[in-house]
Amino acid sequence: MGSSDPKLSSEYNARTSEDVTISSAGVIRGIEEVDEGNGWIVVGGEETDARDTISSSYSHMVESEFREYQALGNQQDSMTENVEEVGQTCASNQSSYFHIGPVSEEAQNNLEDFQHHGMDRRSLQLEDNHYTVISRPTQSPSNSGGSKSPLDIPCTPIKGKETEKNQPLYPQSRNDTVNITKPSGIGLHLNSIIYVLQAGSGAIVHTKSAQTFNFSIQGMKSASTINSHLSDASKSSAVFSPVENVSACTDDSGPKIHDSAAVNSVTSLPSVIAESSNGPVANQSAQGNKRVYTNINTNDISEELNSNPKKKRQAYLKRSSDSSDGDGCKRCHCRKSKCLKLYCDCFAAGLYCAGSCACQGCYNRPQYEDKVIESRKQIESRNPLAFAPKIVKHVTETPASSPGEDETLLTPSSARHKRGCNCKKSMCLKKYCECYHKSNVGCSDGCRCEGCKNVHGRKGEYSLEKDILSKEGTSETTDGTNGGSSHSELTPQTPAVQFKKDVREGSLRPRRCFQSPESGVISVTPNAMTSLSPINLDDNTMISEAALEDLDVVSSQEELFLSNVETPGEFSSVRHRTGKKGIPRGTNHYSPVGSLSLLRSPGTPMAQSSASRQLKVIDLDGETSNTMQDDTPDILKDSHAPHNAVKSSSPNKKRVSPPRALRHGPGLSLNGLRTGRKFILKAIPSSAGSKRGAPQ
DNA sequence: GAGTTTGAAACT
DNA sequence: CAGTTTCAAACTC
Repeated sequence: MGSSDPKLSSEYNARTSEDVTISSAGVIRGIEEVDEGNGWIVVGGEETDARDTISSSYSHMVESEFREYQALGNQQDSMTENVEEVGQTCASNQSSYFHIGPVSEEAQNNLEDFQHHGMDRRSLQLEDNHYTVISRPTQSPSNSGGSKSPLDIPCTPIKGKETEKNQPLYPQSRNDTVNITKPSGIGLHLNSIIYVLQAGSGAIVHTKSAQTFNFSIQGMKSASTINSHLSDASKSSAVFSPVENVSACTDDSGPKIHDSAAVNSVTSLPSVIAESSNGPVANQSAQGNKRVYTNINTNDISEELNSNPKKKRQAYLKRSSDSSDGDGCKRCHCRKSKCLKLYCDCFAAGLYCAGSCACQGCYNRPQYEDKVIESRKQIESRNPLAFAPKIVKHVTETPASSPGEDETLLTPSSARHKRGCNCKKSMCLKKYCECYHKSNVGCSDGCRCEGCKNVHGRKGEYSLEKDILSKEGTSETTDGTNGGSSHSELTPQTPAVQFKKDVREGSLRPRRCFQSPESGVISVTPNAMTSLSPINLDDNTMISEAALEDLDVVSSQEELFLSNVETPGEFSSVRHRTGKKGIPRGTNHYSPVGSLSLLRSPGTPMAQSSASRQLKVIDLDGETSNTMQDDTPDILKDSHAPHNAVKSSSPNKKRVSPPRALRHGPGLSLNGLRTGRKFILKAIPSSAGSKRGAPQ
């Protein structure tokens, strides 16, 4: 079974309409996992258990389940677990949570019949294998349950607004194809795909609505290259590369980049729905859409737990052994915060809560989008970087090493928590520690921990390391080419877990790599964008200035990424600033992707309180272009230097993207950056030193 | 299983 | 901005 047998994996069919939407503009929607090994694609991302239940039997089982599901009625709550899962799959969303399995012979026949009834047929190509995704117009609620198609799943639409919003973002044309590099072995989580897309092609993943994942592949001119690179580099990467229509999503009739809410909101939506659902089951029940999970969070359960401490405890114990799902998604158990505070891991990670969460009274749901936005807005008003990646990571690798790269090449010792921990009693040895266990990084000078024994690196050691790196990097910085470059990477906390997991499981390489303008391979996680800042595109000076104002110095690649991502009218790359700190105001830091906000931040309190340092903007042509103040914390500066393009293992050197290309604004091609001069922001410690202040 | 500890986040 | 409270997770018994 699975694509290990090409015959078996030759063709897949989707179980329902709207399983996967692949527009001519290269938009893929709904794919959660692609499992070459088992030969299935999970659309929308049911969790592992459901996958286990469903994936192996493919169409036959799907069909039988469907029949049974139909027989039972999709509004019943007492279905068998398998059926429930299928029901969840259906009820949760019209557009996601569908599984695609290899077509059985019987199903294939039915499929052919079904196609004669007006179904679209789309193609997903997993390299040499060909997968067929069946798609047809969105079902209406009235007919969703009565279809006679074996592939038809009774999907109850989400009510009202949600229903409307779940409509496909993109026109669905026929015969659109998308190449999906075959992942190896274990399925690839959506998050991983998202990252690849985002990093590799400037793709934006955003939530159109409650349960819709949209892959908007932009800047596709580079996508094929990226894909190729990734594919070659690692067979475990999943990269979408449209065979045709590689144009960016600029077609008026085509993809709309943003969720309207995201566009209209200062605060972005969660970037990923950890697991879609229709929200509190109480609502779903009323609609006959109740999703049943073994550990589902419901209002009912919440109330019960609230009133019954024992059950509450049991829930906790249950979660203790199940604190994250198989995909690395957080499973929160919030009781009072309604999952709208940073206490909530899901919320903090820019995720909607999942059905696997055990939260109570959860509002971190797509249908409570407004609340989510409002809450995020509020939190960001306190701390603009609240949703920024917490981990700043140095990754040592060479472009050539990419193919065989695995997680071991990551250097946790050089990754640091952006704000640091504040452990007093745990000595950074327990999971309380933000650095040690929650982020698996060492402590740094930014930490205020006491008695640090972080095995990944103790507080105080990092600065020494930086010094060493700085010296080593000095001679390397100006040549712009090197084989031993390291890359900076911003890693969001939660997604990072997933990412590592993917890597560990061979489904994804440790980072998203794509062609560097300077011939290197760069590594940028999509969430790097979170703390990346739109660059003033007007002149070099402003770029440098902007970079200096950022907590995270933007690499050229990152800027390229931004430039690819950004589309005029979507979110401005130009800030309006008020105040000395350059605090973003107005509507400039929009993001369609939750935490992937292009928010320019004035910096964390740590940054703000840090001692000023002078930076020299060094033109690699040999000139020192500018000198200015920098109040960026060392740790942040260090880790964001793109070490490949301009080899700079020195923590004090910052690459500023070639302004020439940037001057051309959004949509510039890769080529636009190739000839750009390289600028280095060289940190010159002030006489007062660079001791940071407390981040909080 | 219940209670305690911990530290981040939120609040004042 | 510092101190306090709240919160959820981690931990212990």
